[in-house]
Amino acid sequence: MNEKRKYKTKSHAPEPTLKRLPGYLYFLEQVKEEGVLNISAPTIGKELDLDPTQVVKDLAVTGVKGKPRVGYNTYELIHALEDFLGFNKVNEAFLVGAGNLGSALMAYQEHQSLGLKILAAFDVDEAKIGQTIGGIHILEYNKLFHLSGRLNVKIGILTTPNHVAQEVAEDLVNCGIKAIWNFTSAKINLPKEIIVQNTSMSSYAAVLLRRLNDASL
Amino acid sequence: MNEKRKYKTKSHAPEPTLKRLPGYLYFLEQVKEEGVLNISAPTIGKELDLDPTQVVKDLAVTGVKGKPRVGYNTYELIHALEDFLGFNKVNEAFLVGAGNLGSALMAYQEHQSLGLKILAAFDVDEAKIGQTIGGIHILEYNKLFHLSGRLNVKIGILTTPNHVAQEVAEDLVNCGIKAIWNFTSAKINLPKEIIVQNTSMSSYAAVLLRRLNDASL
DNA sequence: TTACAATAAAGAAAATTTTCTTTAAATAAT
DNA sequence: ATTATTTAAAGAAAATTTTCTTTATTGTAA
Repeated sequence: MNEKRKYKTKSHAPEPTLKRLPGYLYFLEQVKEEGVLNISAPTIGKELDLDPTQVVKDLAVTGVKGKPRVGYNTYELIHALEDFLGFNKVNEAFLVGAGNLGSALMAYQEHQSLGLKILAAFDVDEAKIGQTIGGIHILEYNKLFHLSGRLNVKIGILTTPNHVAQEVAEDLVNCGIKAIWNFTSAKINLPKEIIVQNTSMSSYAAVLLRRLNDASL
Repeated sequence: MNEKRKYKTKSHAPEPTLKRLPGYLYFLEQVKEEGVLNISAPTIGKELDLDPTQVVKDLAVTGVKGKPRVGYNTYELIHALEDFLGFNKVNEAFLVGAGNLGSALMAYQEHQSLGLKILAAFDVDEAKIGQTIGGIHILEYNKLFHLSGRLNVKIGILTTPNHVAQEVAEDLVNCGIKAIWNFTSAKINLPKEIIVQNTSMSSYAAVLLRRLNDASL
């Protein structure tokens, strides 16, 4: 593997920066459609409501160089971002828990733009097994162990009920999963080399509701 | 309005703290089930993998007081958190865009634990109008304007395609919406008094994929 | 009662992230 | 050519958040 990168990227980008990068990418894809060949950090900043220096620093992690008075090459920047984020390669994943949220993620087409490919979904519910959502088959949970032996899948999407999250997460790790995208409210404890990305709706609800409450005093 | 609060809460809690609060709440509800009447910050921190001082500072925003050598009263803390976050009252919301993600959010029962009540969903797709998902009716988009006149809904959940996000957001604001939970990738520009909570899946994917990439060097 | 240990609370320090400032490079206009 | 202006890049400062220290309080045990 060890493929050579086009640009000298930052080894460790700060998390706030990483979270902003997809926003740049989406915006840049839009302006590219409009035929914009070059774009400056101040222009991007104005559109996305970000400090121009922040934009420069954020984009610097990808290794692309901008030219004074011209800005960045739109095309180059898009590719550098996709490359840096890994959106332009196929990131295979398993999904466990085909409930409401799980089904939605399966049907959600935009995952493709993230290079995320859910190979299969697993559930223990007889009623769900055998169904296909968004072209993804729902298999019996036990098949996970068998299937993971043949496929080298690194990402597990966890959309189970909270009370089985820890157990399932451990199973996933035993199946060779290196990163878990955790949509449950449960805190899962795993060996520290396993990447756990918590994505709890309630965190967002908390910020939203609190800010709404703060505002109406 | 202006109801009296039980505890003297922090006027402005930092966002990272707000995002952690639901995690405490979920954990505390679990230990309460187990009959734990008091719990200390170090104990919570050990379970949730957080610095004990961090826990103390986070919980302090709710105004609850803990006792040395005893910790916090579980019951009191749960209620203070729910109260602070607004999870224990009914927060009415409209949802626009009953696609994959929108449907999932409608069916997603856990919103109830956040006190979030989606009164109605709106879409322009004839095929969807009239349907009911998770007990929520999908109405014709234009009905939004009519319905919002009678109901004093403050929260709008935006799950439309990206290219109509801005337009719909403006409509929502014109309908009296004060806070928008934006699940699209689009940056929406609204008057600054409107609260916009961006919740883009791709931000999380970015962090996850990048960390996975970093790890396998 | 008195000492001791655990822990919340308050404050200080450190680390991180964002914003500000300066410098240098590139283009356009004179 | 020369000058002026825009802008990326690098560095400094400010703000925010997290971690570390200290203090004071409470319960437990000698």
